[in-house]
Amino acid sequence: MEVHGGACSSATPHSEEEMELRRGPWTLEEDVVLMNYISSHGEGRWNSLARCAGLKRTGKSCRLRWLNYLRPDVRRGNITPEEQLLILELHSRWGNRWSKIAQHLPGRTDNEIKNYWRTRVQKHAKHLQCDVDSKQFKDVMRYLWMPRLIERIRASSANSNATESVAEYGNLAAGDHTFDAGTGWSGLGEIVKPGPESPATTVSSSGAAGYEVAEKLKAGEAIQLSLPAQIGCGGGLWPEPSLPSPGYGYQALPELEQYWGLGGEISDNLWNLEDFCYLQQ
DNA sequence: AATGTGTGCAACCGCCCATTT
DNA sequence: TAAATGGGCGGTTGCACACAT
Repeated sequence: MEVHGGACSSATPHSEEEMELRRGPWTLEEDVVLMNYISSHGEGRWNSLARCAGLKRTGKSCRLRWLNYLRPDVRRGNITPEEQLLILELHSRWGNRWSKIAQHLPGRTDNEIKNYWRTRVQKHAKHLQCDVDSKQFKDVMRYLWMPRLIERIRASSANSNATESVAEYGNLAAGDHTFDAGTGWSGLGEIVKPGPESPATTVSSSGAAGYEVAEKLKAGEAIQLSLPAQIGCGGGLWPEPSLPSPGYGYQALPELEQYWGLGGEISDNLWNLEDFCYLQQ
């Protein structure tokens, strides 16, 4: 969408130097002005938009306010387990490419995802005394956190006697959706198994959980979630009916630590693993 | 009740790249 | 072709609120 028409001359009567620009939190009045202006003129050309709308804000500020807050399709509220799973998966592929990740979570902004990562994910890394970029923490995410999320998704689906959330995630991951066709969910269809540098390549990997697991959940299949081949207990079906809650991930932990060459410092801090799975309240 | 501390998130900053003049 | 401008991005900051002491 672009700014239409030429109602506002580019020859502004006030330069930014002489016009005192507002900063800080937006007021309700400013929000209304911005929304009204965009609804009738469209978005884009943010600097001139700010001038023409009579907002004493920078174009950047207007753009940010619109994209992150006022846009009608902005989705607010807690990040769902399905979204958490996607964020973990996509971040493992792309790193801090927040806007790229956000393209696959309709209604979520890059800012929101970035905030989620910094406040929640990095907090857990800190509790586990890992660096968020360390192999240890990435393995915790891949082999413990993501399976737990899948478990939660599955459980909530079963509890509600409806497959809606899982089906939604399955559709989302498989590209079977109706969101933005250009940049929406369908991109996830490109998800591939991890490369040869990953120890998980020797077996089915939850590194591709976002796609493979959703497909299997959708089909009601048991999930083949395997650990690195170096870890003895890899290759089992998950969740195994005989395993007590919380399931597979915890069982694998000592072997993961051995694999990492650690001596229990991770498990000593796993008291808060439950918190990995934030559920909507 | 007052104060301190931690947390979440909206907003800003600075850099970079693409487009326009 | 160079300079100016617009816009996108990741990183950072600061405020408001909740909770603890």
